[in-house]
Amino acid sequence: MVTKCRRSRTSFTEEQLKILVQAFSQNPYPGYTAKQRLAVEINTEESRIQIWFQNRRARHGFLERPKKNLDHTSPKEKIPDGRDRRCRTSYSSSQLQTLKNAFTENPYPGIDSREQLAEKIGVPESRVQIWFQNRRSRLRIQRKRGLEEASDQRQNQGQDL
DNA sequence: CCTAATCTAATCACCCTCGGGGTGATTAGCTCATTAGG
Repeated sequence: MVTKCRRSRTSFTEEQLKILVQAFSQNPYPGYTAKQRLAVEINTEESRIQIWFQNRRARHGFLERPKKNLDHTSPKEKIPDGRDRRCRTSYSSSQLQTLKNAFTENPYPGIDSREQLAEKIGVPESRVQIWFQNRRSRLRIQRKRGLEEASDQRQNQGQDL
């Protein structure tokens, strides 16, 4: 078996889907505790719930208004959940070192590598995935900023002369 | 095919500590992102 790139597709049962769809119609932006509750209820991981809601919002656009025109109830019902987030993960310096080393070797680890890494540093795989996303993103920004500064310097030099 | 998984870019939230950088978490993606597995 070669190292796998993607997580294998999870297939939800009709029963699970029914519960998810129901929850989505009530609130397309569930907070962390709501997602966790759902995960327990349908016996899956919270990260799968998160992905499912992301995809559903993208596809269906949550514009399906089940209520026609008489939902002038409470204006703060559809707030995209300001407060209820997952607790920030804090990495120890040795955990960070492990992550950084892995990143240098491969900034796009597949599911197998991520899971290995996750077990090694004792953190959920989903957190490892997020860490790599953020690191890639910030490295790109950093690199772009570096280029801009270099060209700014060139421009300044030109003006000075 | 259908849709879960993945990606980038932008933004929010919180920390540390007094002004703004650092970084984990969340979101959108527009003729509604792309890729790919069952």
